[in-house]
Amino acid sequence: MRAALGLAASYPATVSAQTLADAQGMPRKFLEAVLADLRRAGLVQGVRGAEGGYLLRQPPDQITVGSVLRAVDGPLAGVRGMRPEETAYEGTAAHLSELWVAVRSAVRGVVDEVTLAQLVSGRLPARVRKLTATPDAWLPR
Amino acid sequence: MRAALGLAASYPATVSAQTLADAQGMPRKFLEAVLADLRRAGLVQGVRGAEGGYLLRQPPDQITVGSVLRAVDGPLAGVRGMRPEETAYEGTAAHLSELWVAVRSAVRGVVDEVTLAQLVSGRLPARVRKLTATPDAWLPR
DNA sequence: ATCGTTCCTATTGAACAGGTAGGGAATATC
DNA sequence: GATATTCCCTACCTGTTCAATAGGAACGAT
Repeated sequence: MRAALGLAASYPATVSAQTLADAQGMPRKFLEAVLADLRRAGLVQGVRGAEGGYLLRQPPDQITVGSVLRAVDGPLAGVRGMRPEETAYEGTAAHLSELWVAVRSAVRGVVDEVTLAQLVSGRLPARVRKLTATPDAWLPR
Repeated sequence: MRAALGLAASYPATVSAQTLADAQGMPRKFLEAVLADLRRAGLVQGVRGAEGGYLLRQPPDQITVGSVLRAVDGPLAGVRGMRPEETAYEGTAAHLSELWVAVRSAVRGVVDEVTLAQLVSGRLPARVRKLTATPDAWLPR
């Protein structure tokens, strides 16, 4: 996410991995591995050579947080290695799949509605800001 | 979750680990490890001896899915080993913490609202059922 | 030709998930 | 009191993932 946000802030200019790494205080080589994931997912384009770097392939207001997370972490919600709708349970646990689907749906409601542009500017959608509004949301539990 | 649901369905009778394991098709020893977590969290009570077993310490309609998940998996939403509100980011990534808190809040909205009793009966709260209602919710993405 | 880049492959170390194994401690029933 | 049942404790194993490290080949602007 930090890599994607760095690129979003400079869009459409290219940014080198080194610059990005320095800005976020992380190893360049580690960042390169993440950027490779983003590139393979088609979110980012690499430009080789001096004055090269990386840039987003779409404007920051058209890339969702969800697509970034899926690019690097795979499917959002996994249950014992399976996707929620692939799970099946016996007897008293029969309705568990519905629960997992509901959880995934709730997560999607956040990450698929927030764009990189919104996150850089801090202007999150009203529905999302509502989730962070109650003081309870910031407390452990 | 399967262990908790098995106990909820038989509440307030005790159920042996072996019975529970057979019903859900999982190794008894593995199940015992899970039940130990639930016991240490105060959700479950063990009764030793012949005719012993495990039982919930509260009625199934007073135990939430969230408390079960936290008992065995620890905090619901972790970001690089930290809780969402403990994260801090530099520069363009500054607003990331709000995103993580929103995600956790969305998850809590499901797991802290659903009880074991509801899950056994399949009667999930309206707000939760709404999340599973759209056909999209059951599709990968 | 040279320098700054991306890009590829391989490796490490620590932590975790899921599962295995043996045996001690408690208790109901006979 | 013996016995069977069951919880409970400690330790171990194996594979996978996460985060990071390392070296160097391919590429492109100057």
